[in-house]
Amino acid sequence: MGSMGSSPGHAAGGEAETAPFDHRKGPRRRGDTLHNAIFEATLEELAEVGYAELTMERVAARARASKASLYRRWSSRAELVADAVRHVAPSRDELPDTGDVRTDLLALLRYAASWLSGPAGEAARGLIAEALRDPELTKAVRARFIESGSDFVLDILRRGATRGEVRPGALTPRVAAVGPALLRQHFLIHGAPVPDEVIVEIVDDVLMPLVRSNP
Amino acid sequence: MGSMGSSPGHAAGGEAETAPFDHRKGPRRRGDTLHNAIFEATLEELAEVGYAELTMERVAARARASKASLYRRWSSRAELVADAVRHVAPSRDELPDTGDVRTDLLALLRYAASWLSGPAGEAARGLIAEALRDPELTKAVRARFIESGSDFVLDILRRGATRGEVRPGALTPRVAAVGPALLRQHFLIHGAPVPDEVIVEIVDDVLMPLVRSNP
DNA sequence: ATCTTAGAGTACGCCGCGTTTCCTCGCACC
DNA sequence: GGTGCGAGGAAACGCGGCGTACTCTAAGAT
Repeated sequence: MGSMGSSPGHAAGGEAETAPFDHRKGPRRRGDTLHNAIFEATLEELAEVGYAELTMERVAARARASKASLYRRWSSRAELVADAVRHVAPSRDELPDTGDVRTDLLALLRYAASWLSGPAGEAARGLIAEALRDPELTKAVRARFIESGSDFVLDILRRGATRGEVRPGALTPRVAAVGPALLRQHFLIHGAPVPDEVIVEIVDDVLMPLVRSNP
Repeated sequence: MGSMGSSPGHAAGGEAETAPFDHRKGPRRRGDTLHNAIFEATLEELAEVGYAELTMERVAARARASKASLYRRWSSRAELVADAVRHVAPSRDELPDTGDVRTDLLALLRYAASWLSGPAGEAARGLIAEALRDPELTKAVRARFIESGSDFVLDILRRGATRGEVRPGALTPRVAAVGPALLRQHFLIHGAPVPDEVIVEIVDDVLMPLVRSNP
């Protein structure tokens, strides 16, 4: 089977002091274990050097995996990052229903802002620039970064409408998208963290006047 | 002095169909002429292959300039693009004062949308991802892509306020930024062109309810 | 125990980067 | 009208990341 090739000189006996640990000999990870290790490395790279400097080589090296293992799972940097970010996706369970639209909106936007301040934010900035070239990636980015936000706003507004706080005409996807869009816009242009005053302004100067039912 | 090197074969008499034309011998452009030729090539590349695929090598080749000439003027792709886009900056003179806030807003957003559909839009998508790494670039991007829009909205709102159409509380930079932000957001996520229904929705479902004085 | 799969490590060719070298043109100055 | 010099054009360089291929081997399945 195949030519023997030159033997790679299996490091006879010598201790590999600089060698970062050879997983050919050591415990070799597979399946989900490896998957998660790569995700972790990806998120660390995102946080440390940002999306622009993140390379497949760096991620592979940090995860002590081979590039081939990465390409077996993801065909591009963008897909890897989009997938890795799912692991830090915000869970909507953490957001309470306080019975007050303004309080709910503030809590939601503050939560989203803190999420953007992590690796997910770095990912978002880079992915937005690349997503439109690939329909699959477009879908993934929209689902992970865009839609969840306005869905949740719509829930808040609906609850507010049943209490009479919110005018019925404001229960549209377009209106629900305003808050998250303004927050994202600020993050994209000014970076993280988003100052709390900005969030309060978005809620008090834009969202509340927009959705409040007339006195 | 120096080795003669192999003569590049100065295409004796024959037409240089594939030969890119040797500007060492031909008319050699300088200063502004060359500057503009590079800008033109940059904008064409933006329109054809987009920001992600735009490389210094491609621009240099298309402009029939040397990479050295490019790097003598701009230290990075981002700076070149940001500078080139200034040449297609929208002029606010084209926007009339119709005496009606809704009409003015529609005209402004439609104009901005058409601008985003050109090379400037491609540039915006890429630059936003890179701008924050460089303070100079950040300033340039904000000035060229962000601030001009809301400045103009504020003018429209001010005129509307003097007519009583617009409630005074809406005359804030934050409110003025909403329209352009929503438009940009849609463009970044869904690409060009922005359907006219989206613009109408932004104006009728968000901006007008937000700024209209109470009846 | 054997077979199969999947991962680690390495090397390869390609391309864009950003720089440098060498030559040549165009311009200003005399 | 010659001449010097600064700017431009082409080409080559080393570097690094890409994406792939190949070898060897550990881990799991049968």
